[in-house]
Formats: sequence, C-alpha cells, structure tokens
Amino acid sequence: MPATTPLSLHQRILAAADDLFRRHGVGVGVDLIASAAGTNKMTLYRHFESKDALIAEWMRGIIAQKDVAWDEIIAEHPGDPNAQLVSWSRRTAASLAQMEERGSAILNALAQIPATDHPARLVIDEHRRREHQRIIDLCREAGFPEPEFTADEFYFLLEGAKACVQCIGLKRVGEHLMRLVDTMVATHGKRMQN
Amino acid sequence: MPATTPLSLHQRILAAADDLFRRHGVGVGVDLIASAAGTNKMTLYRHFESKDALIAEWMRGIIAQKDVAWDEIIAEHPGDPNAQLVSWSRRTAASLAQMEERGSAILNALAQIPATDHPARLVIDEHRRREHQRIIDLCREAGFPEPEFTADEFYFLLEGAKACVQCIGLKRVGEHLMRLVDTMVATHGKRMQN
DNA sequence: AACTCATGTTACCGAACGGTAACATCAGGC
DNA sequence: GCCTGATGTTACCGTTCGGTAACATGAGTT
Repeated sequence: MPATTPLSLHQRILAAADDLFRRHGVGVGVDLIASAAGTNKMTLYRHFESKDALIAEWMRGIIAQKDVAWDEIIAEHPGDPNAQLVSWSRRTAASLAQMEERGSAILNALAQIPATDHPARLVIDEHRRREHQRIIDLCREAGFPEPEFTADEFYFLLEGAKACVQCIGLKRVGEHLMRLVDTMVATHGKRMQN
Repeated sequence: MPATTPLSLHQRILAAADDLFRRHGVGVGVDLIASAAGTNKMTLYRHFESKDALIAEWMRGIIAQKDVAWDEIIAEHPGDPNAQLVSWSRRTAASLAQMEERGSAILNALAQIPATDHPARLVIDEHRRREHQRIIDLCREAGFPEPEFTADEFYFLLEGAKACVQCIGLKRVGEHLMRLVDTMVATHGKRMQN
C-alpha cells in the first residue's frame, strides 16, 4: 500500500461518515455523507446495503481500533496486568481529546438509536461485554480481591470520563480520571498487602 | 388541588411526553404523544407553540425537580456542606433507578439534539452551570482545598454514574458511586487535617 | 471497435413527520 | 336559547430523507 494510493471509494465514504457521524450524530443524511466523500448517494448505496449497514460498519471500525489498541497494550506490557490497566486508562484519557465537542461517539450513537435490534447496537453490546470481560480478567490476573467489583469500578470511571468531557472539559476530566485510577490502584495494592 | 382533580390537558400532555421521551428519546412523533395523552395533535399544538417548545418545557420540568431536591437537601442539613454533598450523591444514586433502561434523560436529549441553539439545550447548559457552581460553592464552604478541582471530581463521578447505568447495571453503579464518593470525602478530610 | 464494469446524474417514490386550516362538537355561563 | 371557549376530527401541506430505476459517461481490456 504505497503512500500515494488513493483511498478506495468504500474507505472514503466510511471516512466521511466517521467525520460527520462524530460531529453531527448518526442522524446526518446519506446525501451529505456521499457529497463529503466526493461522490453521490447512488454510489454510496452500491457500497453499503443500507444506512443502517453503514452505521454498523462504522461502529465495527471504531471497535476494531480499540481491539488494536488492546493488542498494543498487551504487547507493551506482557504478563503485567497492572501496567496494562494503567496503560488502558492513559490511552482512554488521551482519546478524550477527540470527543470534546460532541462527546463519545459510541454513547451518542446509543442515544440516537432507539431500536434495540439495530445492527449497530448489537455490535456495541457485544463490544461492551467483551471489554468488560477483558477488565475482569485483568483484575483477576492481577490478583485483586473481588475482581468483578473492581473491574466494574474501572469501567465506571472510564465510561464516566467519556460522558463528562462535554460538561467539564477535556483537561480537567483527564486529570480527574488519572488521579482516580491511581487512587484505585493504590487502594487495591494496599489491600493485596494485607 | 383535591386529590380527585383530574390533570389538566397541559399536564397530561407533559406527562405523556415525559414517559415517551424517556423511553424512546425526543425523536418520538407529536402524534404519538398526543395519543398517549388521550387527545390529538391539534390540541397539543394549542397548548405548546412547537415540538421544540414542548421539549424545552419538559426539560425545565426535570430541572425544576432537581432544584426542589436541592432545597430539601439544604433544609435537611442546614449549614453542613459535607452532609449536603453526601446527601446529594445518595439522592443521585437513588435516582439512577429511573434510568436503567435508557440512561439519563438529559444526556440522551443532548445527544439527540444536534442544534446548539435549541431552546432545550440552552436550558440544559444553564442548569449545568448552576449545578456545577453549586458544588463548587459547597466545596468551598466545606473548606476543601482546591474547591474547583474537587467539585469537578464530584460532578465527574455523578455524571459518570448516569452514563454507566445501562452497561453495568443499577445496583453495581450505585455501590461504586457511594464507595467512590466516600473515598473522596475521606481523602479531602485527611487533607484538611494536614 | 466492442465489451465490461464502476461510477456519475437525474428524477423519482413513499413514508414519516412537523405544523395548519376548517369545521364539528359540546359544555358552561348569561 | 344563545354565545363562548376549549376540544375533537379530518384532511391537508411542505419538507426531509431513505432508497431505487434508468440512463449516461468514461476508463480499461481484448
């Protein structure tokens, strides 16, 4: 894939949708997305079965990025669940910058999709279960007592940060998040020494 | 206002809107709202200038309830900012039960209203500023060092809890919230003794 | 040249939805 | 009885938007 290779139409449409969905929510019209991608609605529908399918694929892309991030985390700190947890929180704090304007893309999409059987929701639900389980496994691997409870607390803080960027601001939420996570790690460390 | 007084049409429409907006978001049609209120669209528009006005009034109602709650908190613990903060967190934890299905009504409304000049958004923004300032004042009144920072942290936790009810569940989020707030209060208490 | 295949263009359909006009109904007050 | 005011009913308008049909264009292949 040389650097000069232009993006395929499929990719360009997805990129345009990503930009518009993040800024204005999944309510934006397909016509606008096609225009932003430098093409038209007809061609968009030659690449995506429906708008819902486009939304779902967009979600899958976002989640795939997170999976890549997890792979990197594990590669950077193999066998060190504590460091992996901290790295995860730091990465999440860093990613808050993308959401300052309109908040978490996933949370917004959830709020904007009322139908519980929407394909994108199924994708999100499954991702949440996996992410949650990942944290539980890490907490157990780290030897924390009550790994489920501790994992919930981590998850709670991270999701809370995403929801709060709009009202408190990026910088402060990041600081709070790291401070709280550090406190939690320290607390559980103390408990482990008992 | 005897107990047998039937609700006025205005109130009935607002009640129906409250139910439907919470369950399905502000995207539900006015026709459905009118039907749920036992009337029709025409009458609805005789009581509300527009759908946006209805949404805004619904939001004002929600926020007015929170103001009432604050009055009660202050009346229950006059001159005791610490107790007021704790009471506030406990009340918020209790109110999470209403959101288990679809999350916080305010957060959802924000995600579903892209226009930044929507009347409901103005109402929400002003409420957030007031709520935030309230917490800052309480933290200052309680003698916490860095009252702005501490207030941000309280706010962060509370909003985070609202955002997390859907994915973790009511019971656990409530526990986490109270535990974390208690930790925070204890931490700041220690700092004050230094 | 002929064929193929992806893309561009235009025009359109149908449904959902916010909002309104016109008229009917019906209760209460004078 | 009559007036008035609030409500019910129906039909409609205009817009937005997801989605599609039909045809044109244009590049690459053989």
